[in-house]
Amino acid sequence: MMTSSPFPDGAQRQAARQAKRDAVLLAAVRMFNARGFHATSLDDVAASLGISKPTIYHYLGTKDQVLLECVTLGLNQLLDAVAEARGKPGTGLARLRAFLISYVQVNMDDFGRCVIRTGDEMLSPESGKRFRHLKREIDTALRSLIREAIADGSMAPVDERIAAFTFAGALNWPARWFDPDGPKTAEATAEQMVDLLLGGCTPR
Amino acid sequence: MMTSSPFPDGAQRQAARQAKRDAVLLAAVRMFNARGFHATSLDDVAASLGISKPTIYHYLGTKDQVLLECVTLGLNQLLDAVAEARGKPGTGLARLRAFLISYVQVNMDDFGRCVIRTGDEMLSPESGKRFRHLKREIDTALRSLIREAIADGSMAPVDERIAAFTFAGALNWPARWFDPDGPKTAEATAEQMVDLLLGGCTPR
DNA sequence: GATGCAATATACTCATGAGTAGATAATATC
DNA sequence: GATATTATCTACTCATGAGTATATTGCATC
Repeated sequence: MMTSSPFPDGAQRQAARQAKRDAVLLAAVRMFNARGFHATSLDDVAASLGISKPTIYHYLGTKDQVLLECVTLGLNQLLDAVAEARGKPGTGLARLRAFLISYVQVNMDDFGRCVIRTGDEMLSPESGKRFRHLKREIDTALRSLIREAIADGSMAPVDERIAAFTFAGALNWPARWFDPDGPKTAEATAEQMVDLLLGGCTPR
Repeated sequence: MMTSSPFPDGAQRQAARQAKRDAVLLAAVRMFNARGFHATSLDDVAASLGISKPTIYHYLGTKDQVLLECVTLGLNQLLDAVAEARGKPGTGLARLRAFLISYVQVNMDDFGRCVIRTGDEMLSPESGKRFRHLKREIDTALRSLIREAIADGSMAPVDERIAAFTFAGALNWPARWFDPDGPKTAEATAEQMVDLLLGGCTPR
């Protein structure tokens, strides 16, 4: 690591700015998740960082923009998970399984949690539109992974729409109950849930 | 049906009062579900019924009490479903299946939807406590139904906690997406979801 | 060393919406 | 018929919290 001079150059200043922006965003999303969006004021967020409200406006803009940024980050993590699963070898079911496992894990994390806990009515009409659009992308990707698994015979021919909603619902829920400080790791929990979901529970 | 006299007796007045109370509650829960609790003012609810805000206070009390009443109704429907499933004959799995099917259907309806869409942070501390208590009862019942199904061998020996969360999550989600005016009935959708959940989707 | 932009603060404005006070009418009870 | 109770309204109060106007400091560039 380079010792940074007390006279930062452009790139360093840029990076510092970005770091501050990120810190504000993280503080905000954590508070939104802990107390709920409406029960969190920007003054609270600012206070938790020892700064003032206008500073948040300086880095991120209105409360609506802050929330949109949070959910966008979460949804981008999901999009990345789609791409990664798509790149994997193996049957359609194996790829679906890989995606679902990443999906739960994102939902257990700060920004993914926020995606689940945010209803579109909390955002302004325009941001809500953007939010719904991104969510639709994920849903479409999930459905096509299901379709492909059925097509190559690695998955039983179930109703694609119902399966997508059922899987998504089950795997969204940890956003509400999973405790990162609990005994089981996120990964182990994720795998157990996905295997139950795909395998069912009728005795063999 | 008896023709009601223009001079109602005590019982009739009591019934009329109850009917008004119910109407207010229904209007409120529908609006909460459509726009979100925070985006709904009691003035809006009152206006939708052609009455004024103090009338709502007369029948139901504060906004917090209105919401608590809504979720309590929803949770009581779930408690009824538990009792009904418990009374059924058949294997543990059959009883579990019966409960899960009722469970989804409640979640597709006005008050059940509200239970799902309400986070405990939306209620006052005391009401939140009551809310969590009732939810815990349902969770406990679900877990014991699972435990019993495993005990009598009709269900594979899965982790009870994980299964409860997975099932509940999957079956809570319709509160967000199910459209009662859509093509498929609530009952058919419910059965499809539950069968997928219990049976899994690996090819046979 | 003047001028401008970046970062931050203090101290406002202003809308919203929960909850209440108090009036009024109608109905019930004595 | 006098008096209490129920149902309802209009018209407030008051707290909260989003968003802004404006001041200050400091670095950056010319």
